[in-house]
Amino acid sequence: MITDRQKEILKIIVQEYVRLAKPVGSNLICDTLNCSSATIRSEMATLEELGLLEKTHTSSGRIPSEKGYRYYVDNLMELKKMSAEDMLKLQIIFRNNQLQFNDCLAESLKLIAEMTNYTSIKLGEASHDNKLKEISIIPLDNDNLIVIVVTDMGCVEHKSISLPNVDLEDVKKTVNLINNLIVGTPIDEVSQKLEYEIKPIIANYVEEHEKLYNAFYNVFNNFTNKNIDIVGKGNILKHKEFDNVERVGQILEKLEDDNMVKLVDNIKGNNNDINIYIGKENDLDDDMTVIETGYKTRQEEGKIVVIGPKRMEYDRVVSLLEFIKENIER
Amino acid sequence: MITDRQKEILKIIVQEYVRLAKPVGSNLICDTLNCSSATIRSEMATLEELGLLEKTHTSSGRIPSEKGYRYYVDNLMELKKMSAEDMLKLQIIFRNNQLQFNDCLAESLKLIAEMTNYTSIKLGEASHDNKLKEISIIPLDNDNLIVIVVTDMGCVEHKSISLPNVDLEDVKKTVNLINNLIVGTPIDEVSQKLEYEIKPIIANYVEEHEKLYNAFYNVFNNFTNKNIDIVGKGNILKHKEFDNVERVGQILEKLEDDNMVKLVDNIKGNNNDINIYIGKENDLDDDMTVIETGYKTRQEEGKIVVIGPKRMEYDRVVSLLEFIKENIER
DNA sequence: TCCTAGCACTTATATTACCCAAGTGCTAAT
DNA sequence: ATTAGCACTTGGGTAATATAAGTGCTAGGA
Repeated sequence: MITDRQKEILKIIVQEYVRLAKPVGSNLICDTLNCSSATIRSEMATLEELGLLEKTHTSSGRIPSEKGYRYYVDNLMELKKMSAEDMLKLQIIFRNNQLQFNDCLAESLKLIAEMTNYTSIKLGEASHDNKLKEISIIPLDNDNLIVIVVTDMGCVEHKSISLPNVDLEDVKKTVNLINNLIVGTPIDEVSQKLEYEIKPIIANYVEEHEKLYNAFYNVFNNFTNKNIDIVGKGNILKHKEFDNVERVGQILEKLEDDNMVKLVDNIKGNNNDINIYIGKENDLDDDMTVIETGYKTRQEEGKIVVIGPKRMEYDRVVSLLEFIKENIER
Repeated sequence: MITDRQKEILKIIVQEYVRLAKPVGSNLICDTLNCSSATIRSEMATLEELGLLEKTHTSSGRIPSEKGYRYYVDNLMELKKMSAEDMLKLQIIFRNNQLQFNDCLAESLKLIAEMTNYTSIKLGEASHDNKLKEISIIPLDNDNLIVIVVTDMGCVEHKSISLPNVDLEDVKKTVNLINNLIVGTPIDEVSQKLEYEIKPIIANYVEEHEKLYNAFYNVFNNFTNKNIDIVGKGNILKHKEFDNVERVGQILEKLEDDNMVKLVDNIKGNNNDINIYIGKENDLDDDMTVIETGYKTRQEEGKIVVIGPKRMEYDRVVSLLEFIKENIER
């Protein structure tokens, strides 16, 4: 269907267009392929008929179509190993034993954004493996106290709550109850147990048990909250295709936290793979590409995402993500 | 030196320029002031000589100079009360008792950014009034444990630390030591006490006391860390003066977290006032204005900042900040 | 049948000339 | 002191033109 030479041409066009952001003309290619520009032109015409290439105007060079990028990513892209520079910088992060897992990830994101001029994102939540380890309270004064909840994987949440007219002894009893009855419960089942096992008991002897229950409920609930971290939003400005302020504004708005939580959450790829969504394939923007992969550690699980223009260094980003994913999961 | 009519003219020019972002011509003013455009023109010429007005080109209308804005802010601006809409939205936040102080502030920042299309920033740290209330540990497994530190004002910090080859009993002893000896110490003096009162003692009986000491030191240190929250970075794009992508990129870069921490930290205004830094008066950018005020609550203290183009709704921003400052400090 | 040289053709981009609207400064008269 | 009148300046828009880049197509050669 598509000849080897055509593949070669498509590959060159993608690579050159990614590099220079200008439509690629036949002249540029014929040098590399040892044939005349006319030959290339007729091949390009065929590739255009196949829907793999596009023109920006009748007499312009070619740029890859969405389908063209897709074909490139699926069939032509070679995952060259990372450049020594990329590798080195990342290794510095992961070999720094001072850093906790979470900081490693945050630093990696920053680095990706900085090195590639794309936007990198992490959407994470406490891993479902987390089980309730211990709950403790620290009274501040008569009315206020701090509730601290810890899971066996070391996730911590705390909340300051105000319980006027509640006897501290009652609170302590409740805490003991929780520590006796539901420690060891997977963190996402705690809310239920709290309602069906704890609430009925405290309702008997605590005056303001509703308040107390709610306070605890909220703290536990925090564990299931997703937290998002977006780095390098402003990087879109650095790409030639986004040369007008209005367009940049549109995209920047789409990159707002709330919107991205939904969007990233909705990506249904294979968590073990690196998934690529080019242009219309993603729900972000037709001119952008979203590259995503899942990660899972003992503490936390979630997704790492890199967002850039369709004209993206696909191979480089995939290598980077692979490296990070591997290193995080250890 | 400057006549009442000139003041009036300057005022109108600032207001109209803020509103429409176009140089203000004499015609627009003579209606309001009941005199001919020629009169206004000669007055404008005088104001220009005084350095309060500028032209964008020989035959353009006038725009305020930096000095002009300064004069306006110092002498002409009237603090009209907030619009009903602004007021209402803010009150909803502050009357929501569900929200902790910190969330209130965060929500207010969002609201300011959204309502004004400027960028709002909070730089905060635990208030110096915080005193160490309690430290506790929760062992996860043989080598790992969580350290939790709480202050009397309810600030909490925690850290997961890894202490292989350290006897849990030794850790507990150290914790008791801290709870006995330095509870009640202002949080920014804890590090010292830890070094001079605790370290020498544990050095005697804990094998790996260096590791242990460092772990605790780090947790305490977190309290003095400044945390920054920047909302609405992308809002600069919405102002007509920033119509080219490169310029926007420059400013966006200056608004990066690290840079802003330094910049905001360096502002030396009167914390009880609202301080305005126009153009060259600030270290951010000659085309921008920085409006800042301090806040202090029991838990936390810091600065709130609004950043926008020099052509800014000064009166509105000042009213907003005043309102927020007042409401936060209760 | 595939390849290529040659050429007419298309489009984007840059340059120039030109006009108009907005607004100024200056002068002379009130 | 104020104002009407007018010449003058500038930016922005539009049309005309030239240039560069690159295409598609045709016809001839391997």
